[in-house]
Amino acid sequence: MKKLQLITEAKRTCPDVIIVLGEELGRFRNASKALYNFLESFTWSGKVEKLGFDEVFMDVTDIVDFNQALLNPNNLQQSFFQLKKDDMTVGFPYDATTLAGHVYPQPQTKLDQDVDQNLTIRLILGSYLAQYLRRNLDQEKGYTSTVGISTNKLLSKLVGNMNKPKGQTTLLPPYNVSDAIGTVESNVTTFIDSHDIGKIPGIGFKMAQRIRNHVLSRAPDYDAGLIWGETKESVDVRDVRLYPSMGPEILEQILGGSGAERGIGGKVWGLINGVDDTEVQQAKKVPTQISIEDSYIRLDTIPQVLKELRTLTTSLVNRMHADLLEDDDDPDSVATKRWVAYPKTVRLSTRPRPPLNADGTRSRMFSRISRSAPLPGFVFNLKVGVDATVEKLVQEALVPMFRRLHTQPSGWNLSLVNVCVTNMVEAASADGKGSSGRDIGRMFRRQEDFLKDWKVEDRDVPPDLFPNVNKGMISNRRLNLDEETTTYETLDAEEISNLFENMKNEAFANDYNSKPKEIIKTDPSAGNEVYDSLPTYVLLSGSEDAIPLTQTSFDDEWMEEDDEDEDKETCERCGAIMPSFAMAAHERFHDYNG
DNA sequence: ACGAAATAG
DNA sequence: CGTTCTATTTCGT
Repeated sequence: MKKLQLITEAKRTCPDVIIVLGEELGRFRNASKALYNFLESFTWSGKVEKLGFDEVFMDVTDIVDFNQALLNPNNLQQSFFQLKKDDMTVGFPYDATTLAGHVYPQPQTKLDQDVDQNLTIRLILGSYLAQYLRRNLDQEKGYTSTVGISTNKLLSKLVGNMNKPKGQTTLLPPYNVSDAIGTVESNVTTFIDSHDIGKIPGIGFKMAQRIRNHVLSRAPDYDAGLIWGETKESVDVRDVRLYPSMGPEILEQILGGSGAERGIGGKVWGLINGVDDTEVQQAKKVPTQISIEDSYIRLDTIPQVLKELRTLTTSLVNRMHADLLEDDDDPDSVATKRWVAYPKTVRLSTRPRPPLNADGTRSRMFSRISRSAPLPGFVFNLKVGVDATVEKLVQEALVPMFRRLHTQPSGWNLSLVNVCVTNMVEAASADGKGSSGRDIGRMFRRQEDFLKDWKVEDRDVPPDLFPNVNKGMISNRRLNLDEETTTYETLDAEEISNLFENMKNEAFANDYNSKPKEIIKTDPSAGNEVYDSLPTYVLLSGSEDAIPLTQTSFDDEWMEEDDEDEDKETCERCGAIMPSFAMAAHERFHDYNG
């Protein structure tokens, strides 16, 4: 039985198979996260990149560096692998003269060409670390695993395929022909040459076809003389690499053009030579998007679409709760949740079924079409139920987007619908790793506090104040909001930057229709805005940074308009005083936050 | 910012 | 349901 096999076909090959419709991916996600966190805990750099649910790249360069320096050349057999830089007791003993697990190529090849001893010992260290992690994973979590050990993501992934399902493989030197003496060939070349061109990570279906066409469908003499393989369709990396005048330029011709990645020729030439400079990405706290989709045999009426939109959106909101909501660590409050990140955009995609051709066939068209819009802030309000939130989201955001996608009331038939939230803005850092994030984050977490001390107003910000603002003027000050009296503390540039980021994120979360924004410290007892003791931060939607205004900037003429005390209104719900034009936004704020 | 395409598991 | 559902990256406008 195969992946994505038709059910009818599966039942034919395996009549007793029990098919369970639907899926429950939540437990897989949890297991995936646990695996990821487990491996991350061993890294020093945090460079752990997830690829799907069950694959991970780890960059252990720093750990290998450290342990290589630790080696005693006179007693390599009794080495100790140190897992923590600052604790020499944590680790395991190993024999640094041998390598753990499988190797490529097989040991019949003579290894004793004195090639690149440095790389050899580093790969040995990597192989023992891999072995340790795999055993640990098996013991602690009961997962068996397969690992590839090499010097970049491309090679380690490919060499990891060699001893499935529970073996590890190290790609041995020499890696560069120039490193070898005499006629020794690079193991990288030998290894990668044998792969089908479409099996190389980064070369997908489209590029593989283009390359195959180029290599196969040349002049007849090449076509006839297919010296390489049994089948004419099979093109491996060697065929491509050795094709006459093949190089980055030719590949650029074949693969380049509109829409293609910049420098794709050079990149692919690198790949087929085993070169991959891409970094292992750092661990990410939150996903960059969350989406739910379903495919349909027939979906061609508005009521059906509405029903499906509700179903998909319900799943999506539940996923947002599962993946973006975290237990509040505030000891004062009980069992509250807080958002770790706020998506700012919602996107609706459909895949219309292409119309039938004249001959009755249907052209293969997988292309999706999509529309996106700002995600309304009410989805973050946890006081109303999921159903109400879903209905509001469907009516106010998704239906309008659907109308933009499909302007005709009928005549379409959708084979797929996808609802996605994206454009994540991370909230204030959860636990106090930094000093600044904690205080500010805690303060903002309480809405009462927010309402009491701050308000966010729509207000036109004169453009001539943006240039020449000197961040440094306030960069050594911070509001200490936990104190009875306002104090200042010394802050470095990074802390100030974090402070702005946190404030900006929270402001956006509380009022999504934010354009230019001001956060103003107020004196609740007096009901007046207090301008003389605190700096003011102008938050500019869409700009990179919050721009702090200095006190001196504040005294400029544009603020004085406010002091002219024209039409001011008092909010009936909280008593805040503000200009009339700001009341609409303020009421939205209450609507969203209660 | 928005929308499409390619890639991968 | 002419492979499903999900996620990331890159490009053009």
